[in-house]
Amino acid sequence: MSESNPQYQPEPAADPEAAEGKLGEILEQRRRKLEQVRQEGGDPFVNRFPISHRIGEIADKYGELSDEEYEETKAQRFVVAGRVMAKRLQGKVVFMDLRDGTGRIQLFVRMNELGEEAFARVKELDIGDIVGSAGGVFRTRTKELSIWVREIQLLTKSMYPLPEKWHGLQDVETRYRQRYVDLIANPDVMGIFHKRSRMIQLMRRFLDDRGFLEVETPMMQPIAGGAAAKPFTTYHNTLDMPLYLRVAPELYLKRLVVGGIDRVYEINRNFRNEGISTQHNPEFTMVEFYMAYADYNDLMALTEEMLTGIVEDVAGGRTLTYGEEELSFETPWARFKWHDAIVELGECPAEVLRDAGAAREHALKLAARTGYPIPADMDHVHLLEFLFEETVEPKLRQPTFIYDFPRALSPLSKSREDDPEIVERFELIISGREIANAYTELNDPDDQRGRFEAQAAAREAGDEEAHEVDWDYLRALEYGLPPTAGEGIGIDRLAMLLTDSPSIRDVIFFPLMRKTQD
RNA sequence: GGGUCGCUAGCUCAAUUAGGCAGAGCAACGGACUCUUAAUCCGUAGGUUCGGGGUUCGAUUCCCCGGCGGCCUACCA
Repeated sequence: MSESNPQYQPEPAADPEAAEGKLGEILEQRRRKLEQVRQEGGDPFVNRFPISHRIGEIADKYGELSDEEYEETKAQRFVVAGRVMAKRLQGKVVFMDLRDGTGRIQLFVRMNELGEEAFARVKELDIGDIVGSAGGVFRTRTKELSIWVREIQLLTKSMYPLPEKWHGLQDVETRYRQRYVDLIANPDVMGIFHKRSRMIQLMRRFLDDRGFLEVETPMMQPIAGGAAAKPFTTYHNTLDMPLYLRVAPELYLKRLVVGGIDRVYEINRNFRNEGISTQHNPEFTMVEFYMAYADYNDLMALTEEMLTGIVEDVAGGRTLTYGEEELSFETPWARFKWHDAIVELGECPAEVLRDAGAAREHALKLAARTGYPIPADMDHVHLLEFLFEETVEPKLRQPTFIYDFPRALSPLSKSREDDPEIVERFELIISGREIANAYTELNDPDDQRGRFEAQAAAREAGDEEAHEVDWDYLRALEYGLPPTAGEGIGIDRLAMLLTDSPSIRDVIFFPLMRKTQD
């Protein structure tokens, strides 16, 4: 543990001296039991306990047997281990619920089976203790699948009381700060993270099956490129060099495409030094993939295929319930050109597209309602962007592709062949949120240099989120980036939709929290 | 960052309307019980009411300052 921050004093672990009242009393009792185990020659923290089955396996393989078959399995030896979640004392019989990472099973412990001494030790076990047990598989009179316990042993003494069994752990702060308790006490939380892992597994499989190579690129970068965002800064002492935590892996992945890895992807964290909300965590997970000889139309089709597959697998159909909404992933998804959407969906007057003055007038009218300040020097494109975000985005509930963006909003995207002011880019919006962003990659080094220079000028003018010029990336483009399309999908936000979670913090094990001061 | 709401036993929640001895369930502890499953029954114990200050005879309750958190909002994905 670091001693560098005297203000930060984590609570001492299970120290009965430090805790008062009921908690201190419970901690003392647990300490006493631990000492008693040692005095009887036992080990309250054993090193190894070889199991024969995980608990879920027993339910799968032996859950549906006939009475005759249970006569056999009751005589056999199954060895399981897990955490005691409930204890029901019944005189000379004890029932306990044992849970491991795969499921829950009941232990049926009889004094006649174990003898008085061993049975007394079982009664001393606490809810929360990790135990190992051997015995037969059978069903009780009430037909509960159970282990007929012939041997039972404490493996790890739990020193802290668990939350209440029926309501679980409700306090959101404790749930985020002590996720391990949340996972023990709230089975639904376990389910959310299983779904998240499943979703990522399916993405990997989808991309692997299509010949994409999974890679890892730098998280610490001398230039933070690939997205418009404020980076975290850090420093390398030996090289005497400032570094940025990456805001996106984009420029490195495209360098790999130049190098010949013409289908490539990375699933990993990005870091953006911005606000925290139900939609934003400072570190978040993206899958970013690049496919040479494809354009943004190909990626729209690919995205539909990948996400419907995931939704079908994880949700069991093409429909998701998210809060009050029913989201249908039935293909094809709605598609609107960015400019058209402002008029057709946003119900802005058509002249805002052609006339900056009209756009300003309409933007000011909307801004008056929301109190958003429209700077006097805001140009036409950014006025339209404001109108889009204000009038269109909130209306897009069902999966929708918005495509053909203005070039000025897309410094790394390629222009359409028939219109240099429009780039081949799309965003996937679901439930009013941007889930994916993709484009045909700008591979003309001269064009890219021009865009970088425009960004550099914006940076000079004070835009902290504008790109720095990445000269090596320009050189890579000069070697030749084949025609390529690339896409990034926000994993956390997708996980929110798939698990019906209202906050991004519900799908991230350890969301960033302010440190506590005692 | 701004606004707003919240913080009571290890956990889940009462009591705050209008200031008057802070309660219950689970968990814990002692006892009964050889098929229970939110086991049941009898009994015991457990509180810096987030911290500090103020008003008051008296503050969990009212006021101020601070801490942490939720939600809304802003920057963004």
